[in-house]
Amino acid sequence: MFRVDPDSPVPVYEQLKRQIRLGIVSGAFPPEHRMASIRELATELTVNPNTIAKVYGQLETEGFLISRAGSGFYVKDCQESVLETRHELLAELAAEFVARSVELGLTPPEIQAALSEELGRRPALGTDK
Amino acid sequence: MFRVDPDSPVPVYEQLKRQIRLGIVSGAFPPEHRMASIRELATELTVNPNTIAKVYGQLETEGFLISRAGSGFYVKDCQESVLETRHELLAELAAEFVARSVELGLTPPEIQAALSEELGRRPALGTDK
DNA sequence: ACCACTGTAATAGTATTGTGGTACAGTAAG
DNA sequence: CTTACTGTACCACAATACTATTACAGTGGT
Repeated sequence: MFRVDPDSPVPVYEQLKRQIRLGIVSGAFPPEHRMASIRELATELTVNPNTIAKVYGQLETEGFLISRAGSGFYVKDCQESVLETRHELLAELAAEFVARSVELGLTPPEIQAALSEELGRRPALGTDK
Repeated sequence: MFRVDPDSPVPVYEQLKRQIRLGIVSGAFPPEHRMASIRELATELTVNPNTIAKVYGQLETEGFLISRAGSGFYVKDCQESVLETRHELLAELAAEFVARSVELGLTPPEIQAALSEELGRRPALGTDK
């Protein structure tokens, strides 16, 4: 189902978190879908249960999952909250991007241009689903 | 001259690197300007000479400084190379920004909008110098 | 009530990273 | 050639981040 590389410089929990998040927003995991249990997924990926718990916990904080004790983790159906959280995260990413670009002495038009170029470089998203 | 906070979560060498880079691109340190020596700056900021050496070394790799052994570090005058390096760094920042936004399930128009909003939020840059 | 499953919490080991201390080598001026 | 500066390289210590181990507590079906 998922793939993680223990030798990557980016930590395992981060790799997995991104994949799951992508699966949720792409619709692969619909609302109310029950995720694999912590131990199941830990066994499958050959990682520690604690690592999976960390991933699920953070995704719950971000509003993508909800924990039902004794039962499992489920994809959150309250899309309003998810949308709100996503835009908060987006604003943070944008702020950091701008801040670091400005530190390099780059101007707003240059920053806009770089973003447009990067977006144009990518294939269509959400049209192939 | 510079200010660093040892208790910040962002490492000292990173704080200092950003400040120096900003000083160079803003024109506060013109080309051929001789930077303070490693030991001078280390004493002034009460940090280890090794930390300053790390900063200067990385800024040299990025094309902002040049090392003249036995003499000191100087602001690089070859602005072409600096411009090129800056745009490479900008492209990397943009790529990471887009990648992480896409992982959140956000669409190109939303990403563009977030950037515009963030840029609009900032006061004029380079006009107050 | 029991039992097999679920998530949770506390703890410890390991690797990476940031920083400090010290000694080495090269340059420039007297 | 000596001297006082410059950057460079190597090693050690401390803090942090990541992951693993273990034990605990709550649910749900039988």
